[in-house]
Amino acid sequence: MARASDVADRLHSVAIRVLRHAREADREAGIGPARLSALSVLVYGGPCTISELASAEQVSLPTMTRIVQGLEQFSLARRKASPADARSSIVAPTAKGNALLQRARNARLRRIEALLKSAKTEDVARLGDALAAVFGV
Amino acid sequence: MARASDVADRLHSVAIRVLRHAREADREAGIGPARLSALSVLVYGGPCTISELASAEQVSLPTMTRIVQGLEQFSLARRKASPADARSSIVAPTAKGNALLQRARNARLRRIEALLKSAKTEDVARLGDALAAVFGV
DNA sequence: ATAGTTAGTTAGCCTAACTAACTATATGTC
DNA sequence: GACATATAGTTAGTTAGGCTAACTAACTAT
Repeated sequence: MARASDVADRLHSVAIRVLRHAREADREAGIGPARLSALSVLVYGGPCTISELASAEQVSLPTMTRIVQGLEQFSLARRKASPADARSSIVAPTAKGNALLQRARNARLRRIEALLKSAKTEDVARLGDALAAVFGV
Repeated sequence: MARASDVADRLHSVAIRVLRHAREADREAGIGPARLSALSVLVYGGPCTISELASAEQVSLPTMTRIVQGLEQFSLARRKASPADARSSIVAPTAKGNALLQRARNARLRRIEALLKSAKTEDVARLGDALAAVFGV
């Protein structure tokens, strides 16, 4: 029976391998990783403030200000005034931002799927079950 | 039976979650992510040239030149002339670099282990087995 | 010898992270 | 109502880390 520390180790190297492979697909997105990741929070989590974005992405407020400015520059997100608080603004993805994110995400998933191609189907299925059991995804 | 595309999706979000959590530990390392990652190649893969490092890390040659300069600055790695090729130099970790990397790696693994704490022991074990079966780790 | 390739560096540009210091708005207390 | 304080966000400046282009030095093949 594998110890938790062994599993942590395996999970660590697999996570590195998987994301490194997936990230290769991001080059075609025409947008940097920080912007892409923030956009994904907007698309899947819905519109939110700069502060909320910053804490979701674990970066400082000024950093998120710039990331959002970058997204606005390329019309991938827009801001509107918050009805509740004049200091805040609400950031939301545009249709273009939504589309870009979907494309980027699919490209990533195709990459990861390719990594699984060489493994036995039932091992992959077991991995899926185990991930669901442990992480609830 | 889970389809490969579902498993890819789960693997994607788990990998993001795991590495985001692990990365929090890196702040205490006192060294940036690119340097830390290059150092780990040196420690686990053994001494190698700038070019080999660059291709292992999937960055350009000039980028790796700078990363190695950073490592040298903090005495985490040293270079010596290649005996075979006067154009090349061999980069190797110092004792300090080795120690720093071990500490950083252990801190990461402890973080990931903490993520597994809330899951059932047998589910974690199954995850370990599945990772081994699919990725050979 | 010389033409071409390879290893690495330098220069210059961008993104993305930080802290410190600022503005503007909210809020709580007297 | 006025003042102190907290909060949301921006601006300024630094550093790390990514790129391409252009270069030098050294190796290789003809």
